Amino acid sequence: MDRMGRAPAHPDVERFDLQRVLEALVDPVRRSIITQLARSAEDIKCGDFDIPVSKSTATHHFTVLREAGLIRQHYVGTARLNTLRRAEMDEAFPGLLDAITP
Amino acid sequence: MDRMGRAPAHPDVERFDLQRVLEALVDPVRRSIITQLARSAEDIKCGDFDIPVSKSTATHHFTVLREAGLIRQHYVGTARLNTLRRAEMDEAFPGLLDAITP
DNA sequence: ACAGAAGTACGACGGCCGTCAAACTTCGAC
DNA sequence: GTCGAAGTTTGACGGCCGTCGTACTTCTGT
Repeated sequence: MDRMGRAPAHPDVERFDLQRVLEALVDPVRRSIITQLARSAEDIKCGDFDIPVSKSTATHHFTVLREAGLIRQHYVGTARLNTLRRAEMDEAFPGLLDAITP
Repeated sequence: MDRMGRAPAHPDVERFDLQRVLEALVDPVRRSIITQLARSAEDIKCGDFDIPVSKSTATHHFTVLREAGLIRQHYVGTARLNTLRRAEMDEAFPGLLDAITP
């Protein structure tokens, strides 16, 4: 019955919080996810990222990134696709993504 | 004899490390220190910052900021003056300081 | 020389966060 | 409708980090 779990909440741009964003970006695994998204033209499935952690830990990292507003997630079948919210991040914190993306 | 404690090591620009810088900037107290420095035209004494922590904790925060390369410290009498290393930070990570300074 | 101001050093403590394994859910394919 | 693939949830564990008080050092002023 609880189908909400499949369409998780994404914060609105006006509610982006610098503290939350930095807490998300300070973790190397999460920053690696952001970098891989920034380099890619298309969305990336959770399982297709190159990160050295277990599935459950990966889920945790995606949750942190989503709740900070850095990524958008939507389901396609059983796969969860991830998109970088670049435009909105650039609007909220201009220059930040560029500064931390190698 | 050990006078080195009074002229602590500052990292060179080429050795700035993004991970270290973000770990320094993620703490609200440290970011507040950076903001106060960014707003001020002159250097600021350790004891003159408006931060809600004890002296020993403050020392810890200044150490973290200095070792990340964000500030430069030098003694004048018993006071320790702090300078924002803005130019060098801008060179190493363009846009970062502006993005996190409200 | 002494007192006090300005920081530092050193433990100690508490909480948070990244990590994992195991059990579970949801969807697609056959 | 069963099975496997893809993620999620939950609980537990370990380590790190921010915090503080206390004791110490260094310099200034008197």
